[in-house]
Amino acid sequence: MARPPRFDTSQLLDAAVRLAAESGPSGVTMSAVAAAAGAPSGSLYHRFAGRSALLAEVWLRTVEGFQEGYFEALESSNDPRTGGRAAARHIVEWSRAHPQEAALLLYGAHDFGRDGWSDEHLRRADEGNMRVRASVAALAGALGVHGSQGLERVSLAVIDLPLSLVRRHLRAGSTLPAHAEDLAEQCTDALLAGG
Amino acid sequence: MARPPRFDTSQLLDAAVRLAAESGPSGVTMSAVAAAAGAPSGSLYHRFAGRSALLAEVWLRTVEGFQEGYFEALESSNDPRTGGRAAARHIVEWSRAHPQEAALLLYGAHDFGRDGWSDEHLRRADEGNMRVRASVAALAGALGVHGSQGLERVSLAVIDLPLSLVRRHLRAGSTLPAHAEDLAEQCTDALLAGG
DNA sequence: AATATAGTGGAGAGTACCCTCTAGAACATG
DNA sequence: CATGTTCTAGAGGGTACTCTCCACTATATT
Repeated sequence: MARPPRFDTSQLLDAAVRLAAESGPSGVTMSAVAAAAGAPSGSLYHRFAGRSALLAEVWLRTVEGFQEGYFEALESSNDPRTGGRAAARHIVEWSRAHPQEAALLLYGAHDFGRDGWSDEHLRRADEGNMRVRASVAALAGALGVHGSQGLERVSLAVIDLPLSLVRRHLRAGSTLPAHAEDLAEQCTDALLAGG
Repeated sequence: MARPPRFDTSQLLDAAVRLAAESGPSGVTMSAVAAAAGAPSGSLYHRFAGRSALLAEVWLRTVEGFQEGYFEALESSNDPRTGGRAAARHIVEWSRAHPQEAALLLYGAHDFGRDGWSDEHLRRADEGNMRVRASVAALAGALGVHGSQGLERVSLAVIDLPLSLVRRHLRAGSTLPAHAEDLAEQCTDALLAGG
């Protein structure tokens, strides 16, 4: 009952990811995305309410795509130390497999215009954040770590530290070295050990 | 022999820092800086060759201001472990004292338009980077750590990990908790220990 | 006082971008 | 084939920003 789309949503978001990885969120302009996808601007506005909506979708699709495997890794084992190591490894492996989307992940929701997002987009973002917090808190509990300082240390170990490793290389413009997964795992383990 | 300036360079850069901390590098427009400083746009272009030059100066002044005390901390002791801990602590202390400039530091030179910088600005950036690399390499040597993986682990310990701790809080919009310095020091030490 | 110098103040051209709007194309269904 | 629906296609208005340019101002030196 309708004309088939020539440019579907994911195709346009792919173009946006490429631009964001190259020039940051500010490089994701409506005209740049349209040009990169070979689509007219009208088609863009047919899919997305506006630039804020496009930025929100790019960000959320990327974050949710990352989190999918991340939770699995984090909860893959009964031993919390093993789960933590797997989570660290997953961050590096995922970044290696998706370098452009990893470049996005190094920014924050704020850089993708979070202040102008719709309620629905904000809800999706919150949902992911809550799930991360809950998952990390469970890990901390299993490790016997308590208090806000302990929780923070676990967060650093299984989230921020591996991300820093990725950031270090992506910022330098180079690809991740072969030993990156091992290094991330070791460093995370060192932080989880001396709780 | 000349009219005294009403708006000097550092005053304009201060305004730029405020804007960058609030809205990221893209918020640092010439008109926004002019408005924030209460200056006409002509005065801005009298000091800076253009927007790229302004962004470069903001970035470099901030990074150089941070590095000043950082090297001192890193090389403050003959014991490398102690020096590493002092460096971690310095990152957190400096960020607490200069939250807006710390927010800048969480971006990269690329986000401040590095691709369009003048040769002189690029040279200044390189000089800082080289000095950091040399200083961290010296620390790694004193620790008896060798190889690129070892060097990377030390870099993570004394640079990226403390910065991640700061990022975690600034991204959330909150200020650094009281125990942040201690936590950074402990985490850095844990990483330096199991070399 | 005269002059040179460094700076202010702001108008305005040029450009890039966001978004709207209309015309029509492609397809499914009756 | 006729009709309804989704989508393409792109022109164009409005806006924000960068940068240029020139008249004017305040000070130091002679």
